[in-house]
Amino acid sequence: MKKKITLKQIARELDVSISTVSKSLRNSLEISEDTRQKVQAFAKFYNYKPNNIALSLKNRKTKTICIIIPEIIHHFFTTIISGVEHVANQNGYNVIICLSDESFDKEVINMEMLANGNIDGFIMSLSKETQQKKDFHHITEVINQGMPVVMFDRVTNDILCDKVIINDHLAAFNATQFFIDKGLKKIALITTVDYVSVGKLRTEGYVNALKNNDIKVDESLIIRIEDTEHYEDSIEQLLKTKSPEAIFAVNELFAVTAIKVATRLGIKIPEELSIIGFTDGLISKYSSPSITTVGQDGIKMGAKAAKMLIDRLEAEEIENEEGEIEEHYRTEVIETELVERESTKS
Amino acid sequence: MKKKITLKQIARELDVSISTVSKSLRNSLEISEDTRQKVQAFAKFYNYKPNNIALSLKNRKTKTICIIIPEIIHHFFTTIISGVEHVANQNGYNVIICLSDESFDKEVINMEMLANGNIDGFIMSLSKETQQKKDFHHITEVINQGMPVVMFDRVTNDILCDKVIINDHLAAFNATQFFIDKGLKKIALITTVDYVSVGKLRTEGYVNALKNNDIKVDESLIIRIEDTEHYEDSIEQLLKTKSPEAIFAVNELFAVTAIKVATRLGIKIPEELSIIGFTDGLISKYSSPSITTVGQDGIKMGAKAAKMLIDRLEAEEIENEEGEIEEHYRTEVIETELVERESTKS
DNA sequence: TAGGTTTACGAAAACGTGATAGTGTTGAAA
DNA sequence: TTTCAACACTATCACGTTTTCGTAAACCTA
Repeated sequence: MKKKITLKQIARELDVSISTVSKSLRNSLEISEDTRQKVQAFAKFYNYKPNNIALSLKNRKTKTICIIIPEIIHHFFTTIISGVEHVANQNGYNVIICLSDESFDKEVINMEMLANGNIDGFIMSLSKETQQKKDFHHITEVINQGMPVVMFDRVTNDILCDKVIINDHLAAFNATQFFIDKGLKKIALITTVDYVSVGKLRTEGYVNALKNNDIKVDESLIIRIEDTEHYEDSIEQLLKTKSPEAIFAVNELFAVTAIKVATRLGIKIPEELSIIGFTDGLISKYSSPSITTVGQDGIKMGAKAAKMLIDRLEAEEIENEEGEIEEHYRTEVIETELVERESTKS
Repeated sequence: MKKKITLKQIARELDVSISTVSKSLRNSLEISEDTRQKVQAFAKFYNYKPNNIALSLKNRKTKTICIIIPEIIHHFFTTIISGVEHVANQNGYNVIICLSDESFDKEVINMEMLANGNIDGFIMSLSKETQQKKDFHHITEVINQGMPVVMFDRVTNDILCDKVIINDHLAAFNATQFFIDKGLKKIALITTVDYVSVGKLRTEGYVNALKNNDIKVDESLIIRIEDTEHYEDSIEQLLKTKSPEAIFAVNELFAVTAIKVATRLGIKIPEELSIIGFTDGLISKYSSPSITTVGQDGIKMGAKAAKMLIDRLEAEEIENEEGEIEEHYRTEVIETELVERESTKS
């Protein structure tokens, strides 16, 4: 067991000063060729690597960013992580992952904890509870301390910062319009309760598409699902009593559950019932029939978010010297596209 | 924008020394009630929180662990993360996530990077490439530096450290036996190439179960899939030419693909063909028909791995003082269970 | 040879914290 | 009055770096 070696140890061993060692290793011209070689050889032999913590303390930056997501058992969020991680690594940053478990408290604890020096910035998607409470003090506080935050997917207008979103409204509008273009009019919606920002927006898109085509919005065709609810029954009820021609589901799970229930009831997909989901995950792809879905490119979204954060971090260094900080926040919109599969007629 | 306040700033503001501030905040008896209150009030007002980086440097530990996984778009690994994260947080540890993308180089870079002070220990599952190369020098090196490593799932005997695994051999044996008990004899296997440790073990379990029941192992019933391969055709070929009664697939994707192909060929599941997969992920659950599968509890596994790592980290503190370090490594085996669903006859 | 310039290195500060070891003042006991 | 302890606080060091500044010695120039 040989512990990591430090500058001090090298200095003592070679009987020079710490500064000399440090300078030698960074190829400073102040040091003679001779000494430099000697030090470098010694350092290499003992596999010297500078201690990152000491560097972080000195430079006041950690080259680490934190991504806070509500849940990890969710294909969309894993693709986000993948995108973030890739861009971060390319730029020499590490990624700390925090799961809020949709809990406000955990979100707060995580942020307060890490804001004390551990990281340089946050990328986050709000937990359901936070969206419900509309309490964002922990985020404002972090931003006020001068730490950049980039929000994605589940964002809020109450916070000023960089954001990466998809146009949920438009995507839902287009999906609904897709049905209408195929001559389907009795279109059901399976959505979340309204405090989930994306659910709300998608619902609005659905409603507007109908209105735009002079189709009356029938509230009995809309199911709003609370989180923990067992929703199979509600869907069964809908299919039995209303026999819709099409279903737009605001996420993958709702869509695949609709398919399961419909199959059980002997309803033929897509002949008698067309289904479109949201988020292009593994379930949509491997379900039988596979599910037509609004694809939101999580990798691209995560990559974009990471890029925005890192850009701001690197920009800060320059601006700090000028004293004036540019506070112009941007909101990037990631394109969605309808991935057509077996659950809709072609 | 108010930056974080430091001990030094508080000291200057209140016209006392840094030591006094530090001691006041930690409720030292050396400081008079009066000063203590004053300092604490001031600190609270300015929301003082100690800088974690400075603490890490001083205490030579970061309260952060790193988990290296080959891929994150994989339900099993996300459950692992979930389990690790939970236990880590409970014990006041943060989790850094690194993705090796199945690449040896990325695994090495990540480890070398973080081993320089950023973290206290590793939890990892080997990348395919590392398993193929059998080059583990980066891991040995880290361990030699005195940093604990816990391996899970994809492990190797070439490294001495704590490990958490499932009994892949037994699980595969039992799954195969399950078919045999139902009277099925023509059992196909869809597996990976042999260098993937778990694939190899699962293959052995299958083979041994057959042998144990005096069923001849028919190599033409076994498909070994290379990573990037487009394997739908191989499966179709198998189903057409061999018409097996049952298929044991060593992962979820192979299983669901088998179902897709079989359905396309008009083969009835489970009447004409039974299928068992491995890993109880979302696909198995939401596939139609849903897939009977060997459930490996990732959350439990991750939690166990985290516990082992943290135990060792906390133990080190004590042992370090005694000078003698206990090097007795353990290997924990997590139980698997067969989750019966629609793809097998009951 | 006095004066100035390189050359090659070392000392010290700083990042923020906590622990250890002082230090000066007060009050009480001898 | 001396001495010693208690009190309340301060100084300093260490963690591992980098960087700024300082400074001897060697060399060069007039």
